[in-house]
Amino acid sequence: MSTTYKKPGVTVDCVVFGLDEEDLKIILIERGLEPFKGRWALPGGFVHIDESLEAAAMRELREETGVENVFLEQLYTFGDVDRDPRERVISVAYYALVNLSGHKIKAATDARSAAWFSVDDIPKLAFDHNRIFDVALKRLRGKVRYEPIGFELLPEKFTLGQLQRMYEKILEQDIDKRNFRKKILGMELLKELDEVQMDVAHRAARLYKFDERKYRQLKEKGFNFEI
Amino acid sequence: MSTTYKKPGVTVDCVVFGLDEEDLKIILIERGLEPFKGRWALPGGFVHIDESLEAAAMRELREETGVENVFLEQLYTFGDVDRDPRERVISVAYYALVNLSGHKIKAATDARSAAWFSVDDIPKLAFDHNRIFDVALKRLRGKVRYEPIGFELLPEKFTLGQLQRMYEKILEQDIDKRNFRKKILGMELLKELDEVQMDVAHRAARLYKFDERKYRQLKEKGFNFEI
DNA sequence: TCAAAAGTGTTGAGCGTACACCCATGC
DNA sequence: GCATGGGTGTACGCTCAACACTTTTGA
Repeated sequence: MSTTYKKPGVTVDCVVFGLDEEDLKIILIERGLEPFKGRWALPGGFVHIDESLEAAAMRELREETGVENVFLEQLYTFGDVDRDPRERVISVAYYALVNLSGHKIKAATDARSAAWFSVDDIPKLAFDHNRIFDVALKRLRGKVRYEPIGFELLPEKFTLGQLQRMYEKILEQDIDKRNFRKKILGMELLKELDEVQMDVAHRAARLYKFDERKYRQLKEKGFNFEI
Repeated sequence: MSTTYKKPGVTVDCVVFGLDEEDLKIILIERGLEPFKGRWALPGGFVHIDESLEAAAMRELREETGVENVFLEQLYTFGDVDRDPRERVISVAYYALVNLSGHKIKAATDARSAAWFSVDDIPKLAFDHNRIFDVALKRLRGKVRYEPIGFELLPEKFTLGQLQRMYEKILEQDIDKRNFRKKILGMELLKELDEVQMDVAHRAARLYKFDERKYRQLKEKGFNFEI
């Protein structure tokens, strides 16, 4: 049955988002081979016959960027007939959220170079990767409002100021400080720590942790996170 | 490069939702071949080498159920290594919304039989199709709240009562009639027609149409649909 | 002492929610 | 005339949005 059909190739591609003090960024890889040799591209590659799609995405991420143990979620599957000039290739795209201060710009393990690019300044990419990136950014902007995934972009311990700036950068809008703090603290999803920031040239802010366990409890009871 | 890897098979599977006076339903197909011969399954099949994923989903829908020209959206891609007992197969799942009164229960064009099943009464399906169905139902329940996709389940001209019952069936909760009407009419997305229901054993209700054009205009201005 | 960010409450407006009765039609 | 769904308004509580000054710390 299936052997009577020519099979398409299957790849995974990853849009890895990171946040620093300036910008929301993604990781790009410089291609060392044709097609699109020298062009920037999303990290990714072919799915092995004995690994799941998510395992393939994690493997490519580790091999090409050194990124490991991060939030990873399937984005969309791109299957236009001519998206790869060589042959028919279907790409299952994933997006990842990493804490950029924890994952400093790492070189790829092979010869290709990896770098962080601001989402406002993405060059022309290989294949249909610009489109994949657009879908990923749109998904992040939509999802960050009603699921507490934004915490994945911050260090484990963070200040309310960092949290607010994270939302301001992703959503590209200013947020009122007092209203934001009232709302986020009112959800009771943050554990207030007995620690404050160190080495800052102004009043040190209190540190908080996201309470994953409590979120799951509330969610089961019908609570909906919303910014 | 890619030729050094064994390729997985790629299929599409479709969860086709329809609504009638009783229930939210999906179409299932009785399998005529091994594996899972005689078991019910989602309509679907292998993606041809020269057709896009969406085209494959539309073709399978037409061939197996006679359904055409309906709302169709990609759901998720299922790629566990052992989801097909024969060989490695990756399935790109889609979900469709059809107006059940317009698409009466059609037999499949080939020997296999197709039938509507209430979502509350889905049998044990072939492959991982129960899981695909679960994801589809969850997606529909989530998405119907903040995108006006529910109209796809109704005839072009519908009453406010039909619209409300559609939401009540999908969301499995009662809605206050006066508040619902106030809210939905307040959005100004419905065109009130100069027509009323025919042949009903009670006061005939006014008919409305969803104003697709107006929705797109409002959406561009930042309007968010929400039930 | 200056710069830079942290921290903190109140008010008004708009929105969501709860709630009960009369109307029109076919049988 | 009865059964069935269609159609309608108000009042209350809560949430959201707007808004400015004092505190702490390091340089």
